[in-house]
Amino acid sequence: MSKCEQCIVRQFNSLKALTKEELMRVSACKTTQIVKKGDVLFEEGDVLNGIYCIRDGVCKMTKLSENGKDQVVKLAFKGGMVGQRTLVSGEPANLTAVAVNDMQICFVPKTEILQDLQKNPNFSLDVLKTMAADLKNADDQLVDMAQKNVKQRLADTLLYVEEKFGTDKDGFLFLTLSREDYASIVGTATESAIRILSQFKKLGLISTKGKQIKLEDKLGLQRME
Amino acid sequence: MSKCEQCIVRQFNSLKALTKEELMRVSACKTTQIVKKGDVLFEEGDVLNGIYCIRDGVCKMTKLSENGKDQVVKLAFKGGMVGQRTLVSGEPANLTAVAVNDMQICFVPKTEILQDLQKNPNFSLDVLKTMAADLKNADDQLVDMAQKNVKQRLADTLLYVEEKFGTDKDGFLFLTLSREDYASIVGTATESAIRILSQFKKLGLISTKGKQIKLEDKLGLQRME
DNA sequence: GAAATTTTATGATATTTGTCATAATATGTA
DNA sequence: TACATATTATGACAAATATCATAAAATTTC
Repeated sequence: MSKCEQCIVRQFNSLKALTKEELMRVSACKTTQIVKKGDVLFEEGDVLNGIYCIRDGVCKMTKLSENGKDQVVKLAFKGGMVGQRTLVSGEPANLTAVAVNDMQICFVPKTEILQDLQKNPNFSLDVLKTMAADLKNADDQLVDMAQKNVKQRLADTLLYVEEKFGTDKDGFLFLTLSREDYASIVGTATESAIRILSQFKKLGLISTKGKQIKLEDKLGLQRME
Repeated sequence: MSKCEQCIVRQFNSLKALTKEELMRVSACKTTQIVKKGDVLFEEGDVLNGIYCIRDGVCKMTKLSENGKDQVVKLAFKGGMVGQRTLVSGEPANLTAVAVNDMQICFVPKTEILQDLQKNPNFSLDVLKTMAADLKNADDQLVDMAQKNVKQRLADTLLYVEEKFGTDKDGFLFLTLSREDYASIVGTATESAIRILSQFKKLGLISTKGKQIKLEDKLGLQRME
């Protein structure tokens, strides 16, 4: 099994703040798993016994609303840590994590991490910073959700997906999401998301091939905002 | 000037995790100020040199959206700390803080708090917990904003205001917010907020006297959700 | 206390978005 | 390959919400 000390992924998250010894202990007790597209890492209400470090792949963090629809709150990907908030609060998970494509993740038991959190101020400060960034993000998202219309939010999402996950050789968004996923990120009905994407296509802002999407006019999309 | 060691307010926030000595140092360098209704504590983009501990009163934390409207992200009140996220991230403030009624606040310089954050793991863990709770809150809010309609969100807000701030002797909400404030919390046009409040009144869910609001049928309001 | 200003209220109308229905296309599976 | 299933697409219509206009009431200011 691969070792955390040699894993580049940790440079992108708080684990980089651990000392070599701490890291070796983490490495010794971690388990690596493969998660297939569509698989559930954990569900809202689950008690997590540790945190996940994403080595590869993408998962959506969703919450079931009272009207029965899932809302995507965040996409977590390579380098990201999932379950951090829950670990700190000690509560059951507030969100459900579902793999959007095949993933490789490492699971680190709670006890191990909590120990480091207590003993290594650099580590806890880094976690604090991550959480602060998440919080800023969530606030910004809230404002967008409240003040922008669906068209603007969808344009934002497309730009975000290209920025974060890039494109394949043909220029299509590397991360392929279903229209339903887009709707669930944007917070709208699936039909509305589909309709607006069709509109974008007619306006030459994007082109599509099946569920694949290519951004053709990023400035135009930005101007939607 | 009053002393932190004797201040009950700190029981409600992370300062409770400080040792007696730390608290005395904080107490020695803090300043207390009176902020009048409508006054601005700080604005989006300001560099904060410390954090505020609210001894009394309420402030709204808002963010200007691109369409020029303010969105209230959070209400901070007695016992709350404001500026925590910014302190940790080291960035300029992401939100504007405006007093909703007369406030009494204590300002603690950045250097002092950062020191304690480094040295006292109990304190930093407590801050971490607060931030985790804020994050959960923000996520939940996001889902509500995306999935509930304006009527439901307004009903939620009314119930929240009564729950958090209580009522006066006549049963009116103790915290008086303008219709514009309500709109800006709910994320809708002021006219829409006013219209729905009128509707609630006709349905006997609330009664009003000027800008004062009394909840008459909390179950009915909950059923909106 | 009266005038000026702000806030609340309501109507009319346009725009946005959701819902239901149905078809076309794509994708997975035996 | 062909069938079954899921996803995407689009129309028709209903509901929710925004916008603009104007009036009434409340609050502030002089």
